[in-house]
Amino acid sequence: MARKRTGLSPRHKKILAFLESFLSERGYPPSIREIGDHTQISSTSVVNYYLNQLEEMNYIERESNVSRGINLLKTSLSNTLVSIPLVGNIVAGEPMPVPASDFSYYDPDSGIDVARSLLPAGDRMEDLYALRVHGESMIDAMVNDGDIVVMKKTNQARNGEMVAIWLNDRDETTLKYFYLENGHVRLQPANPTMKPILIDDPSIVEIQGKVVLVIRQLDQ
Amino acid sequence: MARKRTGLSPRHKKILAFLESFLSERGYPPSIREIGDHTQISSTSVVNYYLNQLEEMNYIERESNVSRGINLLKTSLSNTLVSIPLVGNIVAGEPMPVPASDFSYYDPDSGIDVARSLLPAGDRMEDLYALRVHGESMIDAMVNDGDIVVMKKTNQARNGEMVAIWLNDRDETTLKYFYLENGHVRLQPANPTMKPILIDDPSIVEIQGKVVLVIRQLDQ
DNA sequence: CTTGACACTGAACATTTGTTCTGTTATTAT
DNA sequence: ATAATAACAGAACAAATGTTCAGTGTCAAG
Repeated sequence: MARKRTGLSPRHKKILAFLESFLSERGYPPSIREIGDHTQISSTSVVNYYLNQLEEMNYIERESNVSRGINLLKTSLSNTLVSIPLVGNIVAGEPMPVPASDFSYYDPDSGIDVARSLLPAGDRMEDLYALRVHGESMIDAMVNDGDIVVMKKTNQARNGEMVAIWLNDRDETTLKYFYLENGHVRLQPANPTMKPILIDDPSIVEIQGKVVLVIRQLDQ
Repeated sequence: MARKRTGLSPRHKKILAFLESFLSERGYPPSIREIGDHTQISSTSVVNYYLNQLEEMNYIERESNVSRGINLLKTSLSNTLVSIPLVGNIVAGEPMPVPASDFSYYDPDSGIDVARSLLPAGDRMEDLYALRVHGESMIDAMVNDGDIVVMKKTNQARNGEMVAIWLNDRDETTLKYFYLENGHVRLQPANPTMKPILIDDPSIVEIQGKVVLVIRQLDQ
């Protein structure tokens, strides 16, 4: 046996390196012949041979009968950025903005870029939006003026999730950990030194969304 | 003239949206016929017609006579991702770890990915490292258990910057806003309801680094 | 030595795919 | 209304490209 069981042969590495550089430069994958030209492999069938091995080893995915149908897995999956629309401010004294179900596709003038690895896996990105915290009224949620909260659109929450809530009786938006306990709602501040809010009637809490990520930039 | 000078027509947007989703799902660009199928354009020449316009408007680049030779430009700009080494925990009761000056390569698995747009512009990425906050002793800095703080390596601070400090007399690491005022150091908690620490002798504060970013992931 | 796996060659072939061309329909300006 | 330009249809064509296959060479194990 000439092929090592452990790791990649020099040709495998050369092909992967070329795939990555070509892709980042041109934005589309190379053809089999282009791969061969740049890795000193003279026959298309040999390139095909190595590509099949790389697919078997899960470095790439291929679509048969599709030209340049190569999907580089290792780098492309981990290096994904998501642009989340920053749709407004969240203030204690007023209802927070929630984007419509179909917010227009191409207006990410004011979007914040977040690595997908920071977000919960398997979430639909279309349901995510970001708000900038305005004022110091959410310090009991350990959220400061200027922080950015990334929200996931939802009307219901499971116990233990941090949610944005509109409290009808106080005319107030707040960020709290949500617990529904035998008919009563307990809203727990993130700051462990502060006491929870207990609400007997669950109907006066309107869940606006679920907090997915908090980002605080210390600029200057 | 039928074509609007301002902005993109619905078909332009539809094509761009399809390009982006196809590319992120499959890892390679769609063919002209695939674009047509998914945008209700029946003729390849019409798709070609729109692609040429999008290239003229600098939304894409095309390589002639190359199948799937489309490079989506707008998204590649936001493609700057930085991996910051997560070197340990920060606990109030013990000194925090500071990576050595020499470029010791870290395990890329234990790094966190951050969009460069979230970081201060022009910073040397080599000076950045991340710590996970352990325990609830930093809630006066609005930082919670489990939060990730991205630090910049430095031994000195300017007024108003949030820094990690080792207090000799208390044997304690703390995160505070730093102010040097005529020979005295004032350490201001991020939480505006809490009082500052005043220190007459600046020599007992050891600045470990400057806080650049705080990230809180609300998993589950 | 023989065998079998792996690595590789070269070419033919079928399909995919971009390009081009002629013509038609819609929209706008004069 | 008329002309001009943009938007679209359909088909034919040529090039790019993936696939397949019959061989050749190499190397290590039996």
